Amino acid sequence: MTPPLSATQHSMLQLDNQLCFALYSASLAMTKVYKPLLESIGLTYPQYLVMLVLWEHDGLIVSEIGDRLRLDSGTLTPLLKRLETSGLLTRRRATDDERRVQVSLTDAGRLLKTKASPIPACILEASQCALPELAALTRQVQALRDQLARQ
Amino acid sequence: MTPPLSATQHSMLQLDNQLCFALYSASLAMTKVYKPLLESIGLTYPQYLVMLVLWEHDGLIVSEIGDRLRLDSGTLTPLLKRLETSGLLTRRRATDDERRVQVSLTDAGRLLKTKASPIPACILEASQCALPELAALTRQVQALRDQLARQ
DNA sequence: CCAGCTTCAATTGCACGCGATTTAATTGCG
DNA sequence: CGCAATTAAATCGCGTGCAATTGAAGCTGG
Repeated sequence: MTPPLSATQHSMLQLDNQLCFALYSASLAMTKVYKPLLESIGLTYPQYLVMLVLWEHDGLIVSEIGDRLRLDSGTLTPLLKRLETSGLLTRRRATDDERRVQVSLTDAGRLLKTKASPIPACILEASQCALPELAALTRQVQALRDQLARQ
Repeated sequence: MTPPLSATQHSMLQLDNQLCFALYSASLAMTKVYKPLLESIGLTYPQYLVMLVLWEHDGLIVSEIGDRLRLDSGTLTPLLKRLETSGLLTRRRATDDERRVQVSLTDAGRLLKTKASPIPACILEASQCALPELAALTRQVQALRDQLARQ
């Protein structure tokens, strides 16, 4: 026999009540919308995130990219190697501190920014949502994420 | 040289403005908060989602679980096999239609619901957020997800 | 100056997600 | 009835995420 749960516990176990699942499934749904757009420029979504970081600030070291994206070297190292193989960036040990690996865009990597520029508008269109609404939602989700990361 | 982008395009490419990244990173942050809680009952987060579905409705077939979680058989089949190996459920071809595989909880699987019952409250605590606020945010994220899934 | 601590990236192993294909079972249409 | 189309799950390959470990490099206190 299953021991009884309180009504509150039961309701909290309901899938639909769970923000967690909403975030999880929304994130996957978002990736699926990005997929065809990113395929046309030869990137995956996490690779696109790395390129966004580098387009804003070229020459970061691996851990700085990781700080911004909240990813570690176990994820980033193979991903960056694939982007290097694609010819979008180079990885070079820093001369002053050989533990660090500096990641720099190639010309092809910089040029890709132009090809990627229509993507955000496509996503906006797909969301069928007004910009101020999306901005407000973004801030709420960021606040939640930062609170969770504090645990 | 990088061709110039409009101010709007540039701002849309800014990482921080992107709801997409907020969802992506919030979902990963959520998983990290769940991890230690779920490790204590021997589940991963996607496995926990499957158990939530089965605790609400035992005996579903694989594709029905997939509909609820928006996951396909390529993800679910190996995941369900691992849960079967853990002794939490059984997988059996339906007798009336042998293409279908019915997933049923074992006693151990049903019992796990009790062990899992404190988890939602822990997550609520970690979010440091009032319930009505979370409920509102959940609805917004669900609405966005459903709109994106319509693409 | 050097032994131990810390930092950084790389590596390893495991569990997803998912597109694409395969295999098996059922359905539907002529 | 017979066979093509459809459906369901499994399989395969690839790219994440991440914990844990390794190894190299830099730092630091005695």
